[in-house]
Amino acid sequence: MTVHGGIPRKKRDNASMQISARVDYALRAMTELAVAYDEDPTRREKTEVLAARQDIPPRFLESILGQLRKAGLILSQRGADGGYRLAMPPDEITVADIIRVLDGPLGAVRNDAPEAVTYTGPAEHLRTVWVATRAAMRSVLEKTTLADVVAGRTTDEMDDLLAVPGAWDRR
Amino acid sequence: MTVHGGIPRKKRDNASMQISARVDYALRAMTELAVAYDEDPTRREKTEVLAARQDIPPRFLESILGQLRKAGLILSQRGADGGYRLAMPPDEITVADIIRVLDGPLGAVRNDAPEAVTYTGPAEHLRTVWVATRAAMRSVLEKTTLADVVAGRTTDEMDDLLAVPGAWDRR
DNA sequence: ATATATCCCCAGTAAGTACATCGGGATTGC
DNA sequence: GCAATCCCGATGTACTTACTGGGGATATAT
Repeated sequence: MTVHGGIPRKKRDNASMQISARVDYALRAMTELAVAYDEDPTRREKTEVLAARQDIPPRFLESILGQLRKAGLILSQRGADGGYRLAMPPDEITVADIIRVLDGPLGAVRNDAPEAVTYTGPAEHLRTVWVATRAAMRSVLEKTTLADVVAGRTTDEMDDLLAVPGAWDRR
Repeated sequence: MTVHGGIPRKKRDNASMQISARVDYALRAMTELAVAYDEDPTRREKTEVLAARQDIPPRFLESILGQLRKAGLILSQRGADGGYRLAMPPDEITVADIIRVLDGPLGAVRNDAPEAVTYTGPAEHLRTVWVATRAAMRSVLEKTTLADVVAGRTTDEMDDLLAVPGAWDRR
């Protein structure tokens, strides 16, 4: 029997707005590429190096980088001294862009777009709630670029949200 | 061979902020109970009736209502002429309350609370992004009550979000 | 007391998803 | 040619989702 996983995976505690491992890994690798881009826009980083720096399973990261490349967010070079680099400056790539490449569109209700589901009777206005929730997420994720993340910059809107009492507490 | 599903389920198009069938069904049933409560706070509705009105698989709804009851959001009565009713007025139950009963806390990164994950190097500030995103969702879901949903009322904050160009478009 | 209606609990199941891993092929640089 | 690196599709395992099912507990009506 081949032992595949190694450490048994933690049991999932469901939640709406689930950030998957794929997205998390992608963002982390992209911040590394953003730093490299700032030093020299032509510099390339290898999968192996990115994986080591951010502690990501290398083969898994490889397939994630492939998706980002197909989506046009990064460029690749094969062969000795190959690697990846951003396809555009870090201030032109938003967190939402990256999420959408890996997990598809932000926000879904029973696997459909919120504005597409139809509700009947007193449930009718649920649709508005979902659309507003999606808009709220977008107001953060579409306004934050890779450049903002590496610099630790926040928008005024984010500052307001983070200043709400309990914003940093689990609930 | 027992045919279990009937209609084959649609293939999932991944997304962050996934509203599950459980949550969707729960909300729909709760809006029905909210209307009943407004007419007469002691009135009870049966699973079968709720299921029929909102087109929800009855046995599945039964287990959802069980969770809502254990969480204290609704009250039940067994026997002939039994059924469910809200445990409190509709303006004291928020959409977030209901989501949390069924899907756990809003927002998770790789199955952990956003504020709990630690990032290294240039990825450090990702945590702030996730916390702000969660706060943004809360600003809608914790402020919208069942009473608001059945009345079709929106907060000023929601109006602003919904007024953003493209808010109703898929992206 | 009995019949009937309803909730209650726990087990099971088919399909799909998440998170990887593997083997080998295609490019590039020396 | 040879080594390094990306590229691509297949495979694997554990887990989750969205249900279904059987039978027990409780309430009401007669």
